[in-house]
Amino acid sequence: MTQPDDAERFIHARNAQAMAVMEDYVEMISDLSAEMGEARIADIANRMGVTHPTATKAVARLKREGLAVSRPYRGVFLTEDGATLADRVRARHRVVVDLLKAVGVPEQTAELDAEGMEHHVSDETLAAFQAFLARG
Amino acid sequence: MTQPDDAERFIHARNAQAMAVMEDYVEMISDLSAEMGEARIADIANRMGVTHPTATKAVARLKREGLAVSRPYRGVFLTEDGATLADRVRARHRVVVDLLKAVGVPEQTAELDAEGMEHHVSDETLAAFQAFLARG
DNA sequence: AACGAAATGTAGCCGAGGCTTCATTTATTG
DNA sequence: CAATAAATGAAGCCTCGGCTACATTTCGTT
Repeated sequence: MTQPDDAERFIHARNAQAMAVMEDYVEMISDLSAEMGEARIADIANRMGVTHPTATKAVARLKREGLAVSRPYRGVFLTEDGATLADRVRARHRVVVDLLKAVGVPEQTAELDAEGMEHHVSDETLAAFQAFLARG
Repeated sequence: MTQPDDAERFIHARNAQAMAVMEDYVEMISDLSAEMGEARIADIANRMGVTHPTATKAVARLKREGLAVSRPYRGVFLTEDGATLADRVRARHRVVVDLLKAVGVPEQTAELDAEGMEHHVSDETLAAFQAFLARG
């Protein structure tokens, strides 16, 4: 009844993936709030590359998960939990991009690939990346 | 009407993600074929950590995409395209794991995290990883 | 050869995350 | 201040990838 080793890896990756979209939206809301004072649905949708109903649905999920709040026809704001998550995601993103560049990936490609990769970088891997970057 | 830079990144990541599941199944079918002579639905499901109807659905999609073939109640086999994809995926997976280990990620964690990350590693990033590994 | 177990197929449910279309509210501006 | 434009909401559709439950086929064993 024990899972094969492979299965554990795949289940782990699926769990990480389940968080990915929420992480991206939370970080985007954080960015927009910093830049413009608030995050509007239209701006979120535009920057995420989706239509506005898709952004609305994503925000609804964030609200359900306690990561954001909003009132009808108004901007979206992160809760404390949401803001904490955004900070972690942003920091991880930066480390992943820096690591890619450090091993020779061109900047633009590093930005592109990091977007998908980052969600699967565990704390342990993140620590290893930071250590690698620190020791030049 | 032009996409913001952010949007391009997210769209790119979503496209990569859309391939991820198929890549994983194709590689698994290739592995099982090598180990056992054929890939059975039950074995695929077991190793992927899903129930058998989920594996059946995934195989149906692979067949639609021209990556695999099968007849009712028989094993699954890759087409030439499927086998080619499996080889590329396997090679990329190995490079990603090796790179993670090279920058100090413990082996077991490298295996875990690579599973999700690999699907977002572009050819250019892969080449950079290989160059980095080559120059020790 | 028949029976029971194991494998596979099939149907249908669910949530996530895309989309389009249309209604409604808010904001701008003449 | 009224009309129009822009933003948001709401409804409903699609695919994917999980799942359970049940039907069917294959296979191994007696």
